[in-house]
Amino acid sequence: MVIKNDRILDAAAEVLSKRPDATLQTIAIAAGISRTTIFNRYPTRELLIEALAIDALQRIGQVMQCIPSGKNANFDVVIMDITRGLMPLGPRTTFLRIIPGQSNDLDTHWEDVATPLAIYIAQTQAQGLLRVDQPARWLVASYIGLLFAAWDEIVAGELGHVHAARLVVDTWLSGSGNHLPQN
Amino acid sequence: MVIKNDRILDAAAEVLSKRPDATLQTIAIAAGISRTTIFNRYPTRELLIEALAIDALQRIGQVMQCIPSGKNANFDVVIMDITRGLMPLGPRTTFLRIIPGQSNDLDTHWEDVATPLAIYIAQTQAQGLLRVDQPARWLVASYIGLLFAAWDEIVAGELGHVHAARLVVDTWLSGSGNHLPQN
DNA sequence: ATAAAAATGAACATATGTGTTAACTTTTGA
DNA sequence: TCAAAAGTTAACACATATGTTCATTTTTAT
Repeated sequence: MVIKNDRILDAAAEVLSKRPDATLQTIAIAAGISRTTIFNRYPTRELLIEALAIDALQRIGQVMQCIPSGKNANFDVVIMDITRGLMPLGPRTTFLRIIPGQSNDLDTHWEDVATPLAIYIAQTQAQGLLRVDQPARWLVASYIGLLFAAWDEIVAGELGHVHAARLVVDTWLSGSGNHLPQN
Repeated sequence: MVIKNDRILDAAAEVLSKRPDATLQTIAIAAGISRTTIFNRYPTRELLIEALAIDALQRIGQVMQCIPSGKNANFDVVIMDITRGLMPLGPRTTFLRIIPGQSNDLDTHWEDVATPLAIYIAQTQAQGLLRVDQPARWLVASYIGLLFAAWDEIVAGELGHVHAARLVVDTWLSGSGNHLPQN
């Protein structure tokens, strides 16, 4: 499925990431159009945000598609691919974390889109490739938490995508402790 | 320093965590008082939020005080103490992550309060007790990311404080990989 | 008991964002 | 070239949140 480009959504994602309470006027200016033009395509603010959310979740879903269904692939490689794929989506999805949810629909959709990853992680854990002394749900939550942290660091200009992806996967899989043999 | 109790701040923290755009009316009802009473103590919405932020940051600062200045303490124990101390502060600090920042003061203060932890982590890394192939800044960011994840899981009712603190420290130090010898 | 302090409810002004409408201009495509 | 589509400007109405004022009630402390 093709995700179409849309100056309005581009501008909305950018502006709302920084100010979830930004006015449509601000978004319009950022998009280089007039406010009424927004209303032509998105009759209400809520519909604009909904469209924006769908767009963001579609992008995430597209990345998730690189999750293999069989058990033949190397987990480390797959999780790295996913992470690399997700990394550029930070600016596009940040608003999902901070927009005041009028409906809980956004949460629901987010669960949906994260489900393939949750299943994959649980499967991998069942195979003994991930620690079994933690609930699968936490394995997922901690991964996402690190993902968010990396996105924030990228926005802060402290990390590039490639480096960030490596840090996320490294930390998630091996932690921050120094496990080298101590002399 | 003693952090005084305040029904208004209690209610504001709770309500604003779920809806950063909640009205003062909503907060007043949650506090069991009338809206005008809020204005007696906090003349503007902004001042209320500022007071709330100061309160939250003070609570975090108080937990940070258990960071030792010398190098004699066991790092694993200290980071566990900090994490356990921070865990109950989730509901009190969530709004800091999602409130639209009119001024960047909040960010600044957050940096201030996190600084002791950042210094401590950097020191520990320099001693070789934390991995040296990652920037100290990421060690801090990843810890905080996991902290946020745990807070969210607690709010979701999926974890208790004690368990959550263990998960954060375990994951941050050792990661999610299964490092047991594979048969 | 009583005076001071705090909280309440109601009314009000003000500002601002949303959404609508209509006349006008630009762009696009046949 | 010309007609349709899309975008623009300006003016509206409407709703709602903030902040103020004040008379009244309740609480607190002496």
